[in-house]
Amino acid sequence: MARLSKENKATRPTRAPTRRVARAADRSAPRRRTNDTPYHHGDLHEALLKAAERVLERDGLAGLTLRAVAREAGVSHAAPTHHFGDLTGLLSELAAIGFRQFGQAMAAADASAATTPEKGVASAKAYVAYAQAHPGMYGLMFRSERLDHERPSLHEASEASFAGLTRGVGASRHEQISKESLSLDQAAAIASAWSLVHGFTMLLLDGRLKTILDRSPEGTSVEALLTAMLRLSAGRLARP
Amino acid sequence: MARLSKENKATRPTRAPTRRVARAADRSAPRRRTNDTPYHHGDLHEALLKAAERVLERDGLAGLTLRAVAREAGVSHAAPTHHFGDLTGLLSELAAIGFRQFGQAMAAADASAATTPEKGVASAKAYVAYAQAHPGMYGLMFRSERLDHERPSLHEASEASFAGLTRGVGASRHEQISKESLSLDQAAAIASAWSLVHGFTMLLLDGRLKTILDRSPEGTSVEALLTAMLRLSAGRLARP
DNA sequence: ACTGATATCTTTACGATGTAAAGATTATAA
DNA sequence: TTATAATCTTTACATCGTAAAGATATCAGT
Repeated sequence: MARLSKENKATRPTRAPTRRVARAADRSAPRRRTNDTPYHHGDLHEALLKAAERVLERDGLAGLTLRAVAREAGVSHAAPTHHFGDLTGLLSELAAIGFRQFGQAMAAADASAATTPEKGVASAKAYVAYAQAHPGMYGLMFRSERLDHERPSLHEASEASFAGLTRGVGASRHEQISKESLSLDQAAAIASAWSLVHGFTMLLLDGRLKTILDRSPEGTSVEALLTAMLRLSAGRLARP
Repeated sequence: MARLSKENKATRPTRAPTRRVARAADRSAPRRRTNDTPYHHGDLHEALLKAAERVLERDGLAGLTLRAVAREAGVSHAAPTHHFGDLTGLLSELAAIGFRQFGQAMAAADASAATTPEKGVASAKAYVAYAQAHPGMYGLMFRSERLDHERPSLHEASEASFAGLTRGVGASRHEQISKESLSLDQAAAIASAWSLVHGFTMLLLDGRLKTILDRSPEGTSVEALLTAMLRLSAGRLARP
């Protein structure tokens, strides 16, 4: 296992000015710059986001640190700062990407279903499926405390996926839902659909549904439980 | 035991001096031990948990660190280790306390309601109200990634609050729900109730319901939205 | 083409955190 | 009374986020 180079902890007393030269060993593992690794990366912004996604799905939210991402991308630990400002910046941009993927997955499910009620079920299943396929990303999007939802890219992406949800609920109710104002009934239908599927997903990712699945009939899968749940609440979205 | 070879860094043999200058480590709380602050605390275990709850509700999940809790309790930063092993230990014990408070709040609401359908609504409102009153605690219980759910105290407390939920759903369906096995319908009803109220709570605490509330009729409160939602799903828990 | 400005990336530094280990002090039991 | 265990403090260190200064490449204006 590659030893991660310990990161220099010099003592405070007045150090000799500059003259750094060679420094004896200087055996630091992390990316010694050579001629084939240019000083300027080219598109580090993009590379860092890709690296971050790899780290996230490999090591989870807890492993997603600025320094780990820099290591994964093969640059110095401070390089990300220049592109994202701080950790919140990087996480927010990555979450925005997640929301876009997420919104596309839901839209695709909606498009592939034939009838209106089927669209709702398909979207809900796509919602849960995305979270199961990208648990790290979903956790980042909905669990992380270090996101800046005011950031334009993130705000826009999450608003877009929310708009998709709103449209879906509107279709289920056979009515046009305005972007500006909602009736209490409409608001409740939207909140209900979102809460149900988001709550289910969070409980699932946290392993808390195991308690229920273990007591369910032999061989009941997550999908089966979700399907049964959606059937139970089938009438919930339809207009009275 | 003499202090022979106190630090044996097998990792980097070349580094000679190490220069220890006292470094004024952790002087943020210069708490000097005097005669009125005895070496042994008395019941530090309890005091640390109380301190932790204060820190949590004051500074949020991010501020809830081992060292912050030690500072709040007026002991050295390493004192908690002896009582809880590590951060996960402390957080898990605190979360267990939260689950007990939570379960009691729900039980009280259930008891104070007259009719069966009212009990369900009252419990759901108590659920959300607890989270609103103790957002830090709810976040710790359901959002923290550093809990050990296998810990007996936490496992027991969270199972107990889950059992309360199961009982409530059973009452709504006018049937006895076994601890051992559930029908698919029962499982779906439980998962549905929990998902709905948990999802609503998470979205609320994350500020994501604002988007909906802002578009709702003038003056729609969180409570009103929740009530409308519960009304919408009123038939969901009742047996077909 | 040259040159200064600017953007990009690296080094160095520092305070904060979790945790391990060893020392200090008090309680407890034999 | 004394040995042992329990409790708490000190010291040490790797890791993290972030700031600041240095190094290097790109670019605009002349």
